[in-house]
Amino acid sequence: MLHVDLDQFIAAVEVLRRPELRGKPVVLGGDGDPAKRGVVSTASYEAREFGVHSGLPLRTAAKRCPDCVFLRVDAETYDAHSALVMATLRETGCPVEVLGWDEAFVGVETGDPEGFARGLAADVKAATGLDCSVGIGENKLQAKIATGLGKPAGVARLTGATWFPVLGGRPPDAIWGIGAKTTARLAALGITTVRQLADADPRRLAGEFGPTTGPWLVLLGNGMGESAVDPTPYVPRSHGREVTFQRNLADWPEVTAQIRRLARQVAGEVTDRPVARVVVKVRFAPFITVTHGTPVPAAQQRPPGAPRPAVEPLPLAGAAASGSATGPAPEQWAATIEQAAQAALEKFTPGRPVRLLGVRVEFADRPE
DNA sequence: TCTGGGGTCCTAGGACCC
DNA sequence: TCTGGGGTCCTAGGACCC
Repeated sequence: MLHVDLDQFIAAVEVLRRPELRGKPVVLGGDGDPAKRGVVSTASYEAREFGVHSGLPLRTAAKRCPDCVFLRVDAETYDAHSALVMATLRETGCPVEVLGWDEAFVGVETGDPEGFARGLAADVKAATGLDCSVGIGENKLQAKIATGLGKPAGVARLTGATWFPVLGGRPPDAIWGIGAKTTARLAALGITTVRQLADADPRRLAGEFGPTTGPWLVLLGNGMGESAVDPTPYVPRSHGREVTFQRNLADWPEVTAQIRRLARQVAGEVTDRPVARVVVKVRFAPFITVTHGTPVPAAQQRPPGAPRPAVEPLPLAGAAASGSATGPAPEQWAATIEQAAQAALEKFTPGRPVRLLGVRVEFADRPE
């Protein structure tokens, strides 16, 4: 199993199209204005020298590094570069499983995985000008963690034999899938290292974390994990939009208007898949997040561009025959999503100022 | 110096049914 | 007048990742 991860991906793409940025501290995040609410998406290695890293508030980044170049995140450009990287990986003929803009698993049978990995990195560099690191493992977990050991622009390998020598003494959050919260809960049980997690009793952790998650954590501690690459195209389960306001919204009519706007935006972006549910997210000041959802009635689930079903649903009694082969008109579809969002919004208790609003649709045709 | 925006998956608890 | 046990489905929230 190989894991390919582009180095400082979106900062590297910006340097490609603006070569004068090479060698400078570059910070990507928000709309590029470090005085606004927002966090760092990616910092170049030069910017990291100043203590700027992903997730840091932009205002803090500007204080730590006043001379950093701040740029807005330009998703369309990164989409295009990402597609070129993934196409390059697929040219090997190996199965490729895309994880995001800048990561993929590649499955390969070879007697020389390091050599193959170096070749892969060279191919990506030649095709795109971008550096990547490659991790090698017996499964996805080992490969993913190995990549971090090889950065930047290197190749590293983890195996069942090297897992504990390398990771045994590290805290559990060194493992992909274990974060700060789980690490804190494990510490409360006296488990503070990967080695201790591996040696823990799965039944004890089942009591603490649930029958599935508990034993799964022990497997992770032992470096075990999925080893099949899924090359099938990614099919989204949901799609949404959210905004954090520069100043909190104090009055509810403004909240209602913003939810209507977001719902219409999402409806316009979802043109060919049925929607089962619309979920509204409200983040109240200071940082309290609440979500509520409403189902979209079956009779209204077909968006304007959706293919005509093999068997037409029975028309409602008294409803005028629409004669449409492709579902309701865009305006009618937008109204459907907007009304569902408004219904979800009515489940909230207005009161505190609102910091963030979001609208998300969950698709009715989710696989499995 | 308050803490983005895009997602996925799992769990707990309530509703409901037999 | 009080109250079982199993099962499923839906919803909200938590945790995590890039």
